[in-house]
Parts: sequence; C-alpha cells; structure tokens
Amino acid sequence: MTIKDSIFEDIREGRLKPGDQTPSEAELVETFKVSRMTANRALRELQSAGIVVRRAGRGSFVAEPRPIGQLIEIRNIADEVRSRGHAYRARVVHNVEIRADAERAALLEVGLGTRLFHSLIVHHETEFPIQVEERFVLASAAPRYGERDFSASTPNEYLTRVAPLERVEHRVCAAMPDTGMRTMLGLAEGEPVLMMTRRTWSRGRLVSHAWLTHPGNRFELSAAFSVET
Amino acid sequence: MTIKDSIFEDIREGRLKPGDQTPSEAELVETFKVSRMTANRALRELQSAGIVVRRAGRGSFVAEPRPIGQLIEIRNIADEVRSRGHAYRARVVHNVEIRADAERAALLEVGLGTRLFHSLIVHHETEFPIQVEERFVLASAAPRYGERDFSASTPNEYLTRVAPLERVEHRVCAAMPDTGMRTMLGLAEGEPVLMMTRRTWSRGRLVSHAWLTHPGNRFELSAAFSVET
DNA sequence: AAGTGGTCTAGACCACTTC
DNA sequence: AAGTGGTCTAGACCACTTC
Repeated sequence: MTIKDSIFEDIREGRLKPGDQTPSEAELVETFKVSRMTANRALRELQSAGIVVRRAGRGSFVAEPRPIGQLIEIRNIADEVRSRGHAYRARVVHNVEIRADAERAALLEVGLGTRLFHSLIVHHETEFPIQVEERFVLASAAPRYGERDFSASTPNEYLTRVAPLERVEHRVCAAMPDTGMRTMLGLAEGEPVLMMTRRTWSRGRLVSHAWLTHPGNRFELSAAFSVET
Repeated sequence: MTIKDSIFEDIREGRLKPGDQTPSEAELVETFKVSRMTANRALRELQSAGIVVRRAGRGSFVAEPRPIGQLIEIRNIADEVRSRGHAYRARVVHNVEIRADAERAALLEVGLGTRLFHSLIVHHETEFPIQVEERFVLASAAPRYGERDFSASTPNEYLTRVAPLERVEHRVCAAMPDTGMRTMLGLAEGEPVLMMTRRTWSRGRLVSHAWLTHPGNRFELSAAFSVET
C-alpha cells in the first residue's frame, strides 16, 4: 500500500509526469526494503489501474491520461474544453449554503437540516454554453465549497481534492429542457438535452449529487474499456 | 492464465453460479501443480476483475452479477428487461448480408466490398418498444450472424459468444428522432431519444458498429465504478 | 483444530531493450 | 554486460471463520 501510495502521490503532485519513468522494481526493493515480489506487485497493480505502463526490458512509466475511458466523465470540463483548444469560461449563477429540507435530505441520504451547499454554474466553450451544472454538496465533506470561486476552477476540481473520489454513479437520459434551462443553454425550441445525474462518494459517504445538462446535439459522452487479459 | 481461464470458463458455462465457492488456493495448488503464490495471484486478479469475491477465512466465491457497473451496457437487453420482471420481445425488421460501400467500409474500417451483415431490430419491454438496434457486423468475425433468429436471442448474445469482447466504445447523445424512428419507438412528436453508438472489438478487429436508440424519457443508462484501493 | 485468504520473503530463470 | 519487467517457487506468519 505504501509503495503504491507513494508513486501515486508523486504523480498526483506532479513530481512524476505522464511518460516519466517510475522507480524500477529493483529501486523500490532498496527504497522500501521489500522483496522484489512486493515491488513487482505494487507496480503491476498500478498498471492494472491504468496509472502506470510497464514495458519488459525498458521500465515502468507514468501512463498518459486516458483520452477516452471509464473516467472521461470525471475529467474536469474545463480541461476537456481546453484539450479541444478552445477557451473555457464559467458563470456562477449562485453558490449558497442551505439546510436540507425533506427532498434534499433524501437526495443526499442525510438528516433534515444538514448543512449543504447548492451551486448552479453554466460552463462555456468559447462563447457557447455547453453544460449547466446544478449541484448539492455535503458541507461537512467540503467545508469551504461555499467560498470557492468556481469561475476560476470547477467544483469537480475542488471536490476531488478535498474529498478523494471513491465511487461514482452516473445516470444519463435525454429530455426536453424547461424554459430556464433552454435559456441558459441558448437552445432553440424543440432541441433536446442530454442530462447526466452524477453522484459521488468519498470516505464512505455520499458527498455530492449533481445534474449536468448538455445541449443534446452539440455534446457527446463517450466511454471505452478494454477487457483485462 | 490457465487457472483464471479455467475458473472463468466454469462460471461462463454455468458449472459455477453466483455465490458458489470456487476452488481454494490450496486446491488450485494441487490441481494445477503451482505454488500458492500463483494460485493466490489468479484468484486475486479474478477478484480485481469483479468475477470473484474473496473473504479471508471463508473462501472465494463467484461474484453476483454487478447490478450497475461499467458493464451495464454490455448486458443483454433481454436479460435487463427480464431482470425487471417484464416480458421481453424482439421484432426483426431485417437481417441481411451486404457488401461494404464507401460509407460502411469507413465505418467498420474495412475494404470496399467486404462482407457485412446489416440488422435492424426493435426490442420491446412488455408491449412497449424500448430500443431500436441497427447494426453492422463484420461477416468474417461472425459468419452465421445472417442465419440467426434474433427474435429468440439478441445479436449481443451471439456476438459475445462467437467473438469474445475485447474492447467496447460507447458514445451517447440526445437527439430528435426522424419519422421512421418515431414510429418504431411509438413516440409522440417532440419527444427526444437517447442514442448510443456502440463499437466492439474482438481479436484485434473492429467487429460491430451499432446504434441503439431509446425513448429519452423512458430509459436511462447508468454506470458506476469504484476506485481501486 | 483445520481451513481460508492476506501478505511477504529470498531466490530463480527468462526474454527483451539499452548501451 | 547491465538493467528491465514477467513469471514462478517453496516457504513463512498472520487473522479470521468454521466446526
């Protein structure tokens, strides 16, 4: 666990970048005073998790960020827009602290009156709105959520930092937007939206419930996976 | 590889059912004449792939089919309908062999004139259409596709059997259906659809390209994953 | 007490890539 | 020739569950 954690931390904190060579098995044996099998297992598991790529005879390397994959929806929408070479901009409609009423309490599986944050943000690619993000967040899991400037960095970015992602659930459906949504997304009448409900867990608790709404015709979700061999 | 394959085959062919206990590490050591570490690794990898659940002190057991998971879209739509306790029915509009024209050749990344099958099927839950499936399949990868009776079992079921799934790619978008689609799905005017494009690879080749179209408001895709610890 | 998985060790042989 | 990962062995100690 320590070996994997150590390498993962080096990657997360930028000391190891995609393509960089990680310590070899032999180096890990020395550094961590373990047997080679243990070092081997740590690197092998990092490979299986897609964090590291290993090449016999060459070494182990930090994997490139997966361009498509199960994780695509987890990517920061800001990064995604920028990766297409476009400007990203966000407009924060509101971000306030509330107390859970019956409906919100059920949503986040907490008691009545629990402190929550409620944010509504419109994300833009160049000048076009591409996503409306409405989100409820458990305040105790992300205490400073309400003070954050989400026009500078996304809730997703903040949340994954303060509440390490443990489990994610997505539901996707097509729908016709109401007038408010249509206005925010700048849609013509009769245009459908692609709506994703996204719930995230951290440290055993449901931490966030979000609705991500996209213009149906100008946005695609994609995902790919390969079967382990 | 042999150990994992052997256990996986037992599961796939029903000799081991969800909840059943798999051979223990000690038994694998005897049967396959390997060291315990090798048996341990095989079972551990099956666990990491979600095939097997292991409990210290108790044993290893065939995992329950994941109710939600990355693989949900891979499940047979027939099974999915039945798992909701509803009747499943399919209407095969057509299933014919064609030669790839320029457009289809590009779609499946093959040469002009390559033999393909083209099927169009409407899937029903109880009496309601819930999915229109249009599919192009590489004939050389699934030679008997054209003779199959897809009102009895789905293309997906046949394909995963003859062409083991290696990689899947999904794209999802919301759209307004054309008149034909609207009729097939029994939709009112102004109702959006959720359209999934699904490509599958087997043995290194792109084998199938399908469009799965659902009534937007009566269907949801869902997916969840947990981060490895 | 016997069986289970969790984890680790110290060593081995191998094919491959790098220099 | 030196370094890399791929894989395996035979043994160990442990905590837990079952009977």
